[in-house]
Amino acid sequence: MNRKRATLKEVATRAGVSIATVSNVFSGRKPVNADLKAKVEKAARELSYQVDRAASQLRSGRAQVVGVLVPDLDDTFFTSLISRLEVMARRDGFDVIVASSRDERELEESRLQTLLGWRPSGIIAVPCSDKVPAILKREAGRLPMVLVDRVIADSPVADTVTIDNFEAGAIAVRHLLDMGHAEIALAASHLGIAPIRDRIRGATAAARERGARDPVAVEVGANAERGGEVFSDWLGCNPLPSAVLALTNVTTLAVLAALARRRIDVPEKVSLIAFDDYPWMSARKTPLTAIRQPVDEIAGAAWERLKLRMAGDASPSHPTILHASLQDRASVRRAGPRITAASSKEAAADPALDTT
Amino acid sequence: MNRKRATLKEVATRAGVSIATVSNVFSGRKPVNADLKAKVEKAARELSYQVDRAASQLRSGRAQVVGVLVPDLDDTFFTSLISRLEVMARRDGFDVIVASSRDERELEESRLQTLLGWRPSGIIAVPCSDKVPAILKREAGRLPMVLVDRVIADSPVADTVTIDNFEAGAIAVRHLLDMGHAEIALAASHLGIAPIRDRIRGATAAARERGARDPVAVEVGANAERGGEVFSDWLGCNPLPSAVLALTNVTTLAVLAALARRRIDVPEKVSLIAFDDYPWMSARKTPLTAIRQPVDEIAGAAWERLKLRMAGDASPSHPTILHASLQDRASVRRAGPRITAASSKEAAADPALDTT
DNA sequence: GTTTAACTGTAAAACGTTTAACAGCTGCCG
DNA sequence: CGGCAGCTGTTAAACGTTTTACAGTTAAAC
Repeated sequence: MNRKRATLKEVATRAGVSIATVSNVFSGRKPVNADLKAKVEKAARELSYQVDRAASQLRSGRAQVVGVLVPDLDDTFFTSLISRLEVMARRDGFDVIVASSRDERELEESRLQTLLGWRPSGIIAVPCSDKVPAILKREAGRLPMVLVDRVIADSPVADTVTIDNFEAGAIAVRHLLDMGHAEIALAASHLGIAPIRDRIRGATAAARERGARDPVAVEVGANAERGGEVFSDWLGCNPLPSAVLALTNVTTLAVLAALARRRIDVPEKVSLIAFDDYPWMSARKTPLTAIRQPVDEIAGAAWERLKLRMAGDASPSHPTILHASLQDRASVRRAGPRITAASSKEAAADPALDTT
Repeated sequence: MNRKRATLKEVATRAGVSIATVSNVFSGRKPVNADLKAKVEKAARELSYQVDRAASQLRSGRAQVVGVLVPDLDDTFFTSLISRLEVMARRDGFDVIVASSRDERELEESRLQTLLGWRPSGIIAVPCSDKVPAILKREAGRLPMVLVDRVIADSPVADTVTIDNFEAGAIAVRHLLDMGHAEIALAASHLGIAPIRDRIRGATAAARERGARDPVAVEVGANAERGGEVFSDWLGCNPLPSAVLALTNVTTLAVLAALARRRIDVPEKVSLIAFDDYPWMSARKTPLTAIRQPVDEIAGAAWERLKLRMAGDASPSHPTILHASLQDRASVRRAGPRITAASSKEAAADPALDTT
């Protein structure tokens, strides 16, 4: 067995043709006679030849790689994104290089920098803050890129794919209000992150719209375990809200952990709306009512956008905004009359008159 | 802003040196005078130069990439593996190309094939069955590779990193027996997968060792949702076991879903041991007792092995076997007297005499 | 029967690096 | 003061592809 790897040249001599012909057989750029083609393929098989992507890329300038940068490879939301992107990229002949910024801006820059060394055809990035990384700003316009999730939707530098986070927060709070919950706590990861802020704004707006008290946001961080402690501490120092809305899947975990530790039952003592929708949320005695982000659609939209750009589309940058939806399950209990603007103003109006 | 990317040559002319010098500044292969170096670095910065990995790799033959192949990017076990590998690879200057075989042997071969096109420095693979993929067999010896998890530990073709799955199954069942559970069901994903078979063998052996009935294995597949239905159906046709041992994190989900649907309480009606250990398993009113795989160690061992091989180590292939451990929490209830060989034989011997 | 066009195949020049070989310059030893 | 070693920098030749320009062959068109 050969130590070294077969090259075009070796295949060519073995098949008795020029290297250009072999190249044509593999790239399909020019047609080649059927039996020559057969001979080449046979030779290639015998040598178990595989085209060298580095050489190919160097010469052609085309890369067939996309870089995918996410803040955290332990967060299911991001890995499910990657999972779907990998399938689509693969389908279209691209390989995926993953990089994690681990939520550090510095690491993010450095990972992006090395990603660029690949001269990738495109980049899909979930920035770790809502500031677009400097490197991407610099590359905007010459490198196809799509920004996902942690981003202001009308960022002028690149295409974006996000959900309507304001609406997501509002939907959740309206549901809680409908079920009669007036004291709402929000479990946020970090207030510095745009989608989180938007979800909070949406939640707050929905509450005000009905004249309910502003929800109170608790910042618990992006780690489930530590977040659990933080939220548990918060529960210790504050009156128990009637409902909690978790703003990410990790904060959902944090809330659940804190509630379990303090033996506060869901939904008997407190109602809960989870964020994102993963199997573990339904596989419980009390399946969690959740705000589902359409991960498939997000990934799909990001990939389609990137493909367009990679195909040369140079139109102005385009924001895609998708919609989260409420999965109504069992973790929100009916706590009293529906809270409507009327009922909260007039205190005892019949809430049944107001339909959604 | 320049359309094209800066090259070594441009940096060289701008800094007034030869391209070789610039190369030396970046690779550090040969020392270069301090102020020249400064000039080069300045020029590079101004052009925002970044070395082209394709060119570099083509010329040097060194790749600085490792391929990572897993069966499923939606399975937390694999993504947490990837997460850790990415950190270590990055630390050592390697980039990671991920590929998912989606549990299909054909896709696996094709993904590996394209991975090879990168001429990677090494490959870490979790095969989708316990048969080593043909391509890897062919490459064994010339391409550094480490096989993880789904693999027979003494596979002679490559280094392996696994846990002692037999032991893992045994530990779990012994715990169940200690707690007085005699009818044990095993929720397996696929019987065709080596680690699963080993876990079952271990579980069975532990039961026999104490003269208890053989656990019965239920094959529920690798998808949580469908698995839940399968297991629920099984529950419908069979007497309720006293305890269930799930053999993967996904089957844990399946079991939980089925139990929830049938309103069977854990641990009141049935005890449960989960496999793997993820935040959602503890964030419940009844935190799950679990068999924890040491993911950090697995990833660490795989990477260290690969580094060794990439550094040229050509010693015979080496199996690393790590150990799972029982995380005792609340999902296993005491069901009766401890089941020991004596008690099961003599039916009424005092189990309290037998200590662990 | 010559000209054109269409088709297939080939030779050779890139692509942006790394690196072996070499050249110039010090300073030091004999 | 010649020669030699030790630095530091440069020249130029790879690396394995893709691709342009061109050559040869055959078929169609006039």
